[in-house]
Amino acid sequence: METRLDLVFAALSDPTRRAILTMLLEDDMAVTDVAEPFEMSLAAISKHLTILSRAGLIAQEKRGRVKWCKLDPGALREASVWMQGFGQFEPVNLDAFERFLEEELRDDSL
Amino acid sequence: METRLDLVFAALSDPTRRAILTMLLEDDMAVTDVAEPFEMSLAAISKHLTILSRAGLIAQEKRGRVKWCKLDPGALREASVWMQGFGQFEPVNLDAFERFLEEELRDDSL
DNA sequence: CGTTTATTTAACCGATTGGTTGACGATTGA
DNA sequence: TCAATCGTCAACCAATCGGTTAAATAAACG
Repeated sequence: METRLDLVFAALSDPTRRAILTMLLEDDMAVTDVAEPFEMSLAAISKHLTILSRAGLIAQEKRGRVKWCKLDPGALREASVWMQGFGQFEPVNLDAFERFLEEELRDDSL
Repeated sequence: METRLDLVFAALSDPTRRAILTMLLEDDMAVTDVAEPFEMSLAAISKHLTILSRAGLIAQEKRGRVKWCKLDPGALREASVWMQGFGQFEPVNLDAFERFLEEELRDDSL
């Protein structure tokens, strides 16, 4: 069973996809415009966008023949919350912390 | 060129490796003990540990014939910082966590 | 010493990844 | 209407991934 977290971290592990997210931070963009600065085919970028979309990191909306991509930081926040468990919390109360995270994430996803 | 961030996110994208990190949050562990709860070979776990180690998420130290694994949250923090750029995520709310703990304790005592 | 324990390495496997090209459907504009 | 534009899909490819088993190395035990 592939969890949301799997998809998010896998999506983030590719530098092209991280670059796309950074671009979208400035503004929503059409697929063709997202592809422009990269030295790879439009089809490849289209695949990257699908991966970002399935991970919940972006949302895509088609208007006319143009598909607009916008950042959707919900899933990213989810991953961020998971990661902050390390570094901030020392050995104590790990089980409790995990339960706490689950509750937080459940609330966010609604 | 594979950056540190690539390695960290790729490492985190596997649920087995995230589970290992969670275990190491509680305590340092030998490779064999890390492998124990998983339904896969020791060799497979050894590979996962190598990936975590290359990503800088754990450190391994050999004492005698035993190799100890400990969490090394440096790289994780690095990735966490990268993610903060997207959306102004409040860091995990420690106060909320403490309230959660209190509630749990109250429930247990009933 | 020989044996058991701890861990890695090597060879292998099928599935997935990140890219390509070319064809395709849908929308727009002259 | 017809050509250009936007984007996806299908087929293909080499490389990597996550797992296996078996053998190899190294240290500790009796």
